[in-house]
Amino acid sequence: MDKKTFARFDARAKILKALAHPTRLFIVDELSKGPRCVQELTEMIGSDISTVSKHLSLLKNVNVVSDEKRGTQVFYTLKMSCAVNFFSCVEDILFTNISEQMELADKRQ
Amino acid sequence: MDKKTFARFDARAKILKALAHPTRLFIVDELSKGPRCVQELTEMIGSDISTVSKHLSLLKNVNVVSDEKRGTQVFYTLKMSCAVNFFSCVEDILFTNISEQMELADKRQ
DNA sequence: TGCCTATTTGGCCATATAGCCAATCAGGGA
DNA sequence: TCCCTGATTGGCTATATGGCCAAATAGGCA
Repeated sequence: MDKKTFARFDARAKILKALAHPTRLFIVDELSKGPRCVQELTEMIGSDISTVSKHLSLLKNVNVVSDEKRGTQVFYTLKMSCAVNFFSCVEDILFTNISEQMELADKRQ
Repeated sequence: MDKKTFARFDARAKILKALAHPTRLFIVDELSKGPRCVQELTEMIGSDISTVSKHLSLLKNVNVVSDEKRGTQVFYTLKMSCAVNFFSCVEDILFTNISEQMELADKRQ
């Protein structure tokens, strides 16, 4: 794989890596309904606000979300409008995974 | 976030995590053209065959690829037929990233 | 200014990941 | 059977990541 090819796939990988975490996927899902501030998200997620803030800055670094200050609060907005199609693909795979597990379970019976 | 919700996003995250690596994205791209054996992929990638094998088993574990033995060789096939749409979404984000970098570069001049 | 709330950053630790080498396993042919 | 090639697995190290706590930063208001 030459340098240029690697760079191309590495750029893609960086975005997927940023998305590849349950909390961050939850954030993306929640932001698909509208902008949310850090505190709102923190309450929903249930971990430390510093942890949530770091997840958000990670998403921001790869342009999946943008932030906007309103007073003392920071609101995050989803910039990845294609999220829905994106995840329907992942869901397809999940569905086959689950189907196979069920087949295995059937065989064991 | 309750247990069930977490499980749902965690399942998605596992798939994205499996994809979130330049070498594995290269493999997915290559397999979208047709089945390839481990050696073929290893030559293209240029790292140790053991490394490539591990990447492949990772993809296999989340049902993105399947394997089939033909003699001494193992051929891998892409099971994720939606890959093309999937990545067009990532490409969109990449495009905005690059555009912003260019704007910044313009400002510096 | 000084305090309060919201958020980010730094530091730390536990865990996960990537990659290489060496060893093992598997199939095919002499 | 023995060797050869192809592939996987185990072991190891270096590095990256996630999470918490504590500290720093920033805006709003008395």
